[in-house]
Amino acid sequence: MRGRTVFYPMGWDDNGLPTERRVQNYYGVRCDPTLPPEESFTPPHSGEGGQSVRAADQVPVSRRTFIELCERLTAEDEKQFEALWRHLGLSVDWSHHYQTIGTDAQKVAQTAFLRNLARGEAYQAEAPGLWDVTFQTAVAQAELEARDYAGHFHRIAFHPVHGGPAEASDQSPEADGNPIYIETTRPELLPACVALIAHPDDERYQHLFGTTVRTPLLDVEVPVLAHPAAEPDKGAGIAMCCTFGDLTDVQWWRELQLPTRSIVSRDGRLLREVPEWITSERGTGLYGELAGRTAFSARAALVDALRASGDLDGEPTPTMRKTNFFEKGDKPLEIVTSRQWYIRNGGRATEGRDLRAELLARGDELDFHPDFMRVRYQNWVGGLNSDWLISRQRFFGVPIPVWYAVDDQGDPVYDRPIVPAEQALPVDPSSDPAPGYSPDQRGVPGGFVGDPDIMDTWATSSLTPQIAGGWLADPDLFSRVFPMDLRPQGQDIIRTWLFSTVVRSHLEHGSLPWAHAAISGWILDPDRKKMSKSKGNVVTPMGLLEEHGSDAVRYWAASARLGTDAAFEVGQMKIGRRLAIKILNASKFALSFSGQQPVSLDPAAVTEPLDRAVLAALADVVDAATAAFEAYDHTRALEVTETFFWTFCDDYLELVKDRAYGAGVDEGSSTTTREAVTSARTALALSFDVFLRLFAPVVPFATEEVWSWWRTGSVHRAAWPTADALRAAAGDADPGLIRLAGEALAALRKVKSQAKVSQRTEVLRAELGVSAATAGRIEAAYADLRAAGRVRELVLVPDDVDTPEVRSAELATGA
RNA sequence: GGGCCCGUAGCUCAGUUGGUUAGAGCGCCGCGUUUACACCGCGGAUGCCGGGGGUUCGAGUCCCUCCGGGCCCA
Repeated sequence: MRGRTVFYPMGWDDNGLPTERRVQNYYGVRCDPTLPPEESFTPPHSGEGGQSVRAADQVPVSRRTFIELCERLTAEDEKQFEALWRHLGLSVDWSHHYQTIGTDAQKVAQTAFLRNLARGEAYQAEAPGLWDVTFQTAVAQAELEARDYAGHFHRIAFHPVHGGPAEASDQSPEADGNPIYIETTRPELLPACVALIAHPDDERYQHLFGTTVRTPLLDVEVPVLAHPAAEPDKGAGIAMCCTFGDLTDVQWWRELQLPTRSIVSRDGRLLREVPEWITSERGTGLYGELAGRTAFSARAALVDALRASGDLDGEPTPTMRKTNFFEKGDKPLEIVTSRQWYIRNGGRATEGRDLRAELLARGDELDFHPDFMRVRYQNWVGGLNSDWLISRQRFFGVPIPVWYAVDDQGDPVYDRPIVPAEQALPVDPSSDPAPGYSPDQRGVPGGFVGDPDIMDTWATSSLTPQIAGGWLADPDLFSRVFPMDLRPQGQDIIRTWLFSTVVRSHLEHGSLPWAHAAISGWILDPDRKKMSKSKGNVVTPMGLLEEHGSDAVRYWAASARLGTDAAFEVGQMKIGRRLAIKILNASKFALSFSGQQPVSLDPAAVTEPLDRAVLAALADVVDAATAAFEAYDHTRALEVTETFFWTFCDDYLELVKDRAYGAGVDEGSSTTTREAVTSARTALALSFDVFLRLFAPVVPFATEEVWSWWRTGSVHRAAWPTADALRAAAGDADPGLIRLAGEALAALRKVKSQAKVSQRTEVLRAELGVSAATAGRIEAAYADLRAAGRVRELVLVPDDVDTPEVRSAELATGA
């Protein structure tokens, strides 16, 4: 409507864990990548009722079959989504739609990754990282969610070591002197303890720094160390550092160069073999009882043992603490050491480059709407403490496009990955052989193995401007659409989608991916709670669209300003529906006077003061609505248009109704001329020509319907109205006359309303008190006022009033 | 503990750079079947602008503080 062609693609972020989980439930299967591909496979289950299929009852299928089922279901789901968005009337260009699992997206994601790798921006590292034991995959910092989690503080005794290690194992703990007590919520990690740590300024522990203590029951000697991250007022003020209980443990481990003594395996159970660092007889015996148990069950067993040995001081006391969860998971995250792929994002220092500062500068460069959302970006980038972990030990996603040579001992050589040529992309290292190798060399000494991991879905969706804009496939298109103008998205994914897209664009193109970011809030349920499947308060859109109509649902949605949450409100939808119907009815009236003749839009035909005044007032509305849209304030744009539209219908339309009908013209009335009739009809048509365009973005269906009655083409491709044309037609008209005349009409209505008679009742004579300043102006609408009020004799009396008031009125009686 | 947003009529929210008696819609009360519209119209009532303090001739608006709610990060 502003004379530009908009590039508006739609994409489905179909790859990733949510799809996998949905496929597991929908078909009752789970992926077991060790299985060979099935010849043919019929899922045991098909349909939404799959929630009842317990994880243990899901049928294991091969990776290939599992991915095929994912593709089948996403294709189905995406048909539904497209139908929904079309029903809603989104002006998406469907010829540009894409999927993050699609071939083009895979090619883009793998190409961008390999270029990151070549520039040293992608790397792999064996490091402790967040691990979800349910999904058995690594997760990134951005996917963390801190939740309240109930636990118990256990007060546990550690024993000073006075002599050498040889002496220790012979001596009973009680003989060691005063024990040191720590408090922990995770006693089962005791076998992974590598140190006790207190704050360097903590007076209570000064004498212990540099000494050695022995873990109870397990008899492992660990140092007592000082570190500022220890919190003196938390628990006993001295903590046991385990590898790894939480992210502070990782920090201590790294900064104090502590040994790695991991005991939690990837399935969340304690290692099945006794760790080498546990050597005492009772230590190995106790660990044997814990081996293979879940963290939960190991905790109970260990606490029993501590209680029995007297190393548990008092009973565990309940506590509520924040624990890190995977946002899609329901068990606390463990920290597991594994080999993973990372992309630099400023979270860790980089030699010779301050990437964090560069990305903060990009945040300053980006126009956020509303502006305060920029703070979320700044806080997130400033608080990053690791690079971006992109590898996932899952199945439905873009494969990491590398292979590893296998040495003579049969071990993969990880530090020199084999990469494909860009022209060969996309590749699947799990089925494609490495370049220069034959398929039968897979997994054998002297051969190769494919990297089994896939990329996290954000590693692909962070490239949506490149995918949609034809980065690799259509350089001409890409040069015209990139960097893009606008990213519309929700406030909850600033740290993921927005930030990661900025990272990729900055690394690959040295620019922002877009100039503006429009950040929306959430739809909340009627009680202003976040909708979630587990709470069962989710409202899906299609039913709403069918019940209330798309225009009505859009009207409600448009009432939410950027950056603010909106409660789900059926009432607002009903008002939207009423507005759409009002537009239809009022248009029908305004456009009904020309018979078979084309509706006149000749501005010169608007001659009556009231008609010119309505165009002048409408010009102000156009200015206000345009300015609001330009400031990303669609709600205000709608509000100013809607408010004036109701005034227009209730007052102006009623005032000119008789004149537009041509009442009195045929009888040769002295007050109603043919020119005056044409003036009203033309002003009505000109007004609706503008109203329809102003409402088109929010109420697309009703406006398009009316447009089809008297115009060609689509209102959505019509030019946005300008105030200039209206002002030219209005001339020197008084835009305030609409309000004044409306107030005078209201005064006449009030008399009838208070007399409890019909508004059609004729008034034989009325005296209307008006302020001296406005008397002359109201005079300009005198005839219309008389007609609309059904007043036979109307006398304007100068009076000391703000708004017109009826001084006396004589109502006709009877009919 | 740090940061951000919010607290205005019964409900949902507007209130522009501080400036006359604080607004809208819904709901509520009363009324009217009127030929664009009963999926309608007309009229009416409704507020310690979260509390307290300060700046100012003047504060819903600026500053401080407290209380309450939400989100993000520790």
